Amino acid sequence: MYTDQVLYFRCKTVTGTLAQESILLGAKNERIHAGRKAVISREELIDAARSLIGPNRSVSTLSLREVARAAGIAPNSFYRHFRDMDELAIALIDLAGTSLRQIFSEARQRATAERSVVRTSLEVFMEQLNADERFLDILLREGKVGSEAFNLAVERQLLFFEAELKNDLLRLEALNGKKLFDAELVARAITRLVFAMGAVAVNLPSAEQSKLLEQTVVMVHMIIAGARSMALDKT
Amino acid sequence: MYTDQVLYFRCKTVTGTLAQESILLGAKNERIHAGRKAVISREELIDAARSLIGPNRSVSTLSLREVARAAGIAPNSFYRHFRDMDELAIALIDLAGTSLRQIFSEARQRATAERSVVRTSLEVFMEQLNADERFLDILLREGKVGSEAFNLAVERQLLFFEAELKNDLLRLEALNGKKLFDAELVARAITRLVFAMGAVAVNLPSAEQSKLLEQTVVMVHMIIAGARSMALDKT
DNA sequence: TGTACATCAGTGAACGCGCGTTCACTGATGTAC
DNA sequence: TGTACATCAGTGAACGCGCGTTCACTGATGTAC
Repeated sequence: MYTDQVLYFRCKTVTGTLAQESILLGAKNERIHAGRKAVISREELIDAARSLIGPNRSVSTLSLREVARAAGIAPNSFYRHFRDMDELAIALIDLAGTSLRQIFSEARQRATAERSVVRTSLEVFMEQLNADERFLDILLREGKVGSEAFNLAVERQLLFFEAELKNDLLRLEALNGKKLFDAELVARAITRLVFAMGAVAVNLPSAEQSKLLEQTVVMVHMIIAGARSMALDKT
Repeated sequence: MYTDQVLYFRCKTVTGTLAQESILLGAKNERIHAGRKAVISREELIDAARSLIGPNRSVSTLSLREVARAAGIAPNSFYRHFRDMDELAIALIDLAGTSLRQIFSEARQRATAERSVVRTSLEVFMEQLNADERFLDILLREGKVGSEAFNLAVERQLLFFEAELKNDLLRLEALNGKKLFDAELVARAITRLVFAMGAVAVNLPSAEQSKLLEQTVVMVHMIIAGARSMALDKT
């Protein structure tokens, strides 16, 4: 009895660990199929999971059976597409991060003056809070919960955000003929702060969200102003 | 059955030694008891829950049965003390917030110069990340998960932090003869940013934590420097 | 072209598990007299 | 003081549930010839 239990949990842990190492959507779908084609795809399962995420549901609270139910397949069919829920969750986190970065990148491309960049980006951010795609929700919610693999997946996406923001900051400051003290740190502070404020805003009514948006705009300007003045002090 | 017995006795002795003074006094214990006295207290149950929280366990992932097991009581005895796990979790969050604010308040009292206040506070913060009490872990982890009531409880504690930090900022800036643009917003930005950075640090090795500590110190100085320069611009 | 075969996505039934919750109970403690 | 009684924290057994996972299977699709 006891041994059975140990074995059971051991197996679970092993598959969990393997899931950490698995990377993305690709592998399975790129494989050549000799036999029957899938009538449901990994993407459809991911969509099913997304449809279940809501104000009080994070990816890590979803059960395999729930997702299968939402996708209209038998629970055991799930295993044809993902090793376990962790693997799906990580694929979903990566998808969310990739999609969001593209959205922000486009937003920043449209704006050129520094002030409008901050504001435009943050407006896009707040828009995404309420978007049907729920990509931002996913990143905000999974950051602190679930397996270590989840946290790593979210952290990786945030690092991408930081890197892209840093590049844009350098570009814009060069454009304005100003200097920042430490663009990397500035990008990091802004990213983390905006996500933290976003996490607060996510469940609030629209009016409160606007207030938080205004606060966040000022905060970001504070950080940039501070980095500029610290750059001057150094010179 | 045999295993259960062993677990029972082991946990009982463990919680016996773990038993410590708790700040939080539940309404239930203040009630006048006409009959038998409790042989286990709300505080012991909270302690049991705390002992279960670890790198990969947040309060909201604990089951009622787990906590009862750790406390050495039968699952149904749990109901003599709390309506459900949510009630325990919220008591725990409040306890964590209250304890932490006291710790920070003491740390800030000790320091007077502004620079050392930032550094001292953040060092205390990082210390708490690794403290056995796990108070900070609790606040960092429960912020984005679990019921709406959880989020509200954490949010309430963060608002307390902001308010106290704002007071200290005003006090210190008066001392230094400087002005901040918007002390409330500064306090908020610092609080949220520090907690966000803390959430990143919480599972990292000590060397990485030190690096994050240094980054955070600079970030906080950036915000303060920015708020000062924006105050000057306004004048 | 038709036929035999291989592939494998999806299935239904079953499993053992830990869970929250309920019930009627026990018996130690405190109280009234 | 002793005795009868009330209170109620803690209990053991039981419940129904949803869960992850397994198994042997079915049958549609694609392929070889």
